[in-house]
Amino acid sequence: MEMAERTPAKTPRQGRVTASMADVARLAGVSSQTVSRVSNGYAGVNEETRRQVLAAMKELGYRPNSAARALKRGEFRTIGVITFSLSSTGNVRTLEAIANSAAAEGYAVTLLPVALPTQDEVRGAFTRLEELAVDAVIVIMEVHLLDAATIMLPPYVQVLVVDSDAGEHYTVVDTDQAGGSRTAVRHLLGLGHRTVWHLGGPADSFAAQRRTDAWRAALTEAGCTAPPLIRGDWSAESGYRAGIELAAREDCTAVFVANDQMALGLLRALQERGRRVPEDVSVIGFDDIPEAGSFMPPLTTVHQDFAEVGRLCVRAVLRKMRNPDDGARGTTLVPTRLVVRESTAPPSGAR
Amino acid sequence: MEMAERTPAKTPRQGRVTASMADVARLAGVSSQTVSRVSNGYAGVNEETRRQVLAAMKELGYRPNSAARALKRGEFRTIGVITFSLSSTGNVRTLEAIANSAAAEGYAVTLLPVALPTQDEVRGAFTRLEELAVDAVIVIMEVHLLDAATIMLPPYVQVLVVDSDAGEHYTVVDTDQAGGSRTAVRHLLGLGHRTVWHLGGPADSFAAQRRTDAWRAALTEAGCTAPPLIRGDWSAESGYRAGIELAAREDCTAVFVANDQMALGLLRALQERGRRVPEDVSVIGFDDIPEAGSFMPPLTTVHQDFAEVGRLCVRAVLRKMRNPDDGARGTTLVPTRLVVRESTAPPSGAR
DNA sequence: CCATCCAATGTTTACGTAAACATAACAGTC
DNA sequence: GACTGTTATGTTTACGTAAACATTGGATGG
Repeated sequence: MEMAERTPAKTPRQGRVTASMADVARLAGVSSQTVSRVSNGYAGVNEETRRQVLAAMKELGYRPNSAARALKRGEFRTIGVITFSLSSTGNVRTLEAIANSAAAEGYAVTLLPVALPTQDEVRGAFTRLEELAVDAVIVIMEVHLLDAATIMLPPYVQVLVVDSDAGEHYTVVDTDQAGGSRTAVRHLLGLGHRTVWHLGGPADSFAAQRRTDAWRAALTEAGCTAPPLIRGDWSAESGYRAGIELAAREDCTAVFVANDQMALGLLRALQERGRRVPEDVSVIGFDDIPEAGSFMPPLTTVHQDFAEVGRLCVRAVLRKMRNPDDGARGTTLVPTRLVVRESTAPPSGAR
Repeated sequence: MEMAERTPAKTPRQGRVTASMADVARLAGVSSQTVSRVSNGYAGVNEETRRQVLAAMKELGYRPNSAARALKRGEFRTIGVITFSLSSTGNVRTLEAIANSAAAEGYAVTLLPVALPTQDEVRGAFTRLEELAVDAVIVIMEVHLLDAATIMLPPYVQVLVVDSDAGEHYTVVDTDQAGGSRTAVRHLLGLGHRTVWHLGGPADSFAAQRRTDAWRAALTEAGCTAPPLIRGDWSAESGYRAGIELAAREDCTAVFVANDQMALGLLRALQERGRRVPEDVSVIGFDDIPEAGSFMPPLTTVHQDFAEVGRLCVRAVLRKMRNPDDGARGTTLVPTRLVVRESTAPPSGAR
């Protein structure tokens, strides 16, 4: 025999590690189609036959090959999630809820991390997506980073966006940023503060933008003058810097901070500089991270229901998948809830 | 098991939404094998031909079908990550690093959330895994939840565990919990404290267990008597409760807290009860979450390099995949680093 | 000028599954 | 007893890709 033993050079591939339907069928003495029926839980298989097939499966350690299954069915039962880093509480909680809801629907979630929030990076993620086995994509990201990339997407991949304002071109699910901000400002004004300062998030974030806009609008609506805007970058450190600045302003008695991390830094700065919270300055945050109740003092903040956002994402994207012609655009907003703790009080003058 | 409910009923599935290699081949006037070669970047394709194929691909919006590809190649280029909720900073950061490292190696990451840390839930996740398209699994979880479940895994799926002590049966990558704890205790003793109290994590966590053990060992080694152990559940709230308890003990001048969140709550309780930090009590945390530097006072803590843990996970699991016979067990430890901030100082008596 | 080689491309086949179609055995019905 | 339906099972085929093998048309060299 002259069959040269060919070594594949590399990729020492696995040889016959998995049992296929045919193997199970042979052992059980049935056709592979019957194995398929048992595997998929179809009715119309004799109980005795089913038992034999199941026994054979167990003996061989049969595991359906999901690649073949996906190829045959034309779907992967997988949703891709693109997100810029998992550093923000909100993204993580949303992702978690998405994964849980998806699992409940029999879908898996594949993570597509984007290292930097640049268009190049996002485009890279979508390019990787080309290779990936997903039926739909949920993007947790500012949409302006998205536009250049989505055009490369095959049309049957449904896209859904979180944390964005792209209601016209995409289906969007998000927290009601504006409503939450309005509630926060009104709460402070209701306590008797003359006006409310604002420590906003970075300029390139739409979420931050909407919170800032709503803050301004709520003040205007109440006939107050908006103090100058101060910006942070979501980090506690940037909140601290802002706090040092604000501590010097005697006229600042109430601050609406765009997230809880910055509020943490702000609290420290204020109190380091001798401004008591809430006696001298009231502070209100956004997100209601688990630690917010343990700040000093416990932080009054706007609670976001990330779990609900995730649930709605999955529901919406599955609906789109099942009804591709729907083409529904538009935004779904998830309401917020004000959690009043101890960082807000009437201004001392009002006592 | 009575299922009998046939779901399909109708499957209006997609008809020819995707262009296949054959379509591209037809348009470009070549064979589908040539398209395959271009698609996979093989050399030995005439430049002119390649251009035409690429043009045809673009025109048809061709996207390789990863199911077919996976079926042919026998691998999915996907790693599954099983984790109990994404509520802990550590898990999230590790996951993020895993996703990034995997992406760099051309692998995707599929998330398998486990709602509750019970054996049933974990077994459920592994059952779902049966359906899933993954080449390997990384488990971020206590291993005692794992044992009942892994036996169901097909042998060619490599398993790697984080946050566990299962070095004998699994490959484990983890932070050097013991080393970090020892450093923390020694730091406090070095400042002159007579002994160090400990607020530990929940009893069912091996990470917590190891931190507690190392705390006790370091005290013994230094000839100190270990005060009674206090336990929390990782949450800031539980840290607060522990803090109230400790504030009453005049003899408590130094506390090693098993994570930063609990330290946050502890700080609040101590100071609420008039115990100044660090003048009266020194506090040291574990993790070095981004906010730790903004606590009041900024928290001295043990920094964990989660990114490195993630990188090593991916590296180890890929190595196992490429060399299945290796069977390497054992633990890889990632060193920690003490970050000294302002929550630790010599005891007042030592001044 | 023919044998040889090589580069470029085409043809066949198999991966594992499941839909579609086919068959067989048997129970009612008239 | 021929006809119809039902249930349980088998056979064929196609999904899209890529490895293995086959073919073509020069160019090279003796």
